Amino acid sequence: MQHYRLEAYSARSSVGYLLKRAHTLLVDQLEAAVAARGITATQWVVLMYLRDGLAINASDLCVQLQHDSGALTRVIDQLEARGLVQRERSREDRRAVQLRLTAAGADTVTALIPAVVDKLNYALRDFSRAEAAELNRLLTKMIGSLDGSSSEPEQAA
Amino acid sequence: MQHYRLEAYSARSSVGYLLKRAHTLLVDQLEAAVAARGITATQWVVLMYLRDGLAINASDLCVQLQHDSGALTRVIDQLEARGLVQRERSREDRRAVQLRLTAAGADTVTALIPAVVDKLNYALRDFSRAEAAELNRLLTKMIGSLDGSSSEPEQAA
DNA sequence: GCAAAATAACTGCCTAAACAGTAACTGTGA
DNA sequence: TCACAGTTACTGTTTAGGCAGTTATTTTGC
Repeated sequence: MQHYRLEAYSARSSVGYLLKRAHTLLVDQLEAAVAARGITATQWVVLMYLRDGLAINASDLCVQLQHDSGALTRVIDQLEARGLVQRERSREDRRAVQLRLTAAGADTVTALIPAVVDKLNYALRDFSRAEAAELNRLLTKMIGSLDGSSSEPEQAA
Repeated sequence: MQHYRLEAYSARSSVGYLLKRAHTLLVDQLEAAVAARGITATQWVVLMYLRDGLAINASDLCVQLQHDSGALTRVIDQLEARGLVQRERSREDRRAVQLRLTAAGADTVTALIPAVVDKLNYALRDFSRAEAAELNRLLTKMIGSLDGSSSEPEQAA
């Protein structure tokens, strides 16, 4: 299905711009919510993943958040320096470093969740349940089309 | 309408992550398309806006692309250095600098459009016309909810 | 008509992510 | 068993955007 045409193509209101704008506005909301405890949106996401057991390693976080490994090391450095996260060398695999929330880290997450949930709901306040679900579905679909696409569009017919 | 709940909130598959992922994957596609002429995705967008007359100034571009003014100056520096764009002080308003595509700039745009259109269509290849329109609508709606929202959710009830 | 505010473009600085390595350790195949 | 590829975490460097401040010019208000 051809959505864009050669002759009519214009940069105006491309889906790329919309994605960027929506993302930055949403991140701004998140930043505002977590600024109360002096942490950033990136740090927040890492704390949440650790709290929910979605990741226990830096490499877990890299894969799941699609975040640069080097950058992540420094995010964890900051969280450790602030006493929110603890590093411990793994016994089974001595390359790996296990990450755990400290009591202060868990406390920070608990304290901030209401504000975060508030902001997220605010962003979607005019969305019906169906619309929110549809947005999720369409974004997921697009990601699926592009992610690790083994069949790169060498000549996307 | 409450989409996220306090008790059930988890970082997993939040709309924020989906937006980020979709955006970066799409930008990667665009980068791949324009790399043939050695330009970046950001430079491409600027060239397109100039070609289509959507902007004639740096300040136009700032507003429309929501891009930092300082960063934009440097993007234009690069394009000028490569002979793709020309700067000329405006006569009516001597603060402003008019931007114009050079012949080489117009040529570059023309040469790259097929590849760009190809990649965009590739990203949406599994989308029906209705789905693509709906994605646009929902993103626009969300942006509208957050953009310059005078009524910041101090206490987003 | 003139001081003050606003605007356009730019510069320098800071931060954070991407990128390109490196060192330590583990798994694998001959 | 032992070279070698792969993995984990990390460091140094580059890059690009965000922010603050500057200069030149225009607009506004009294």
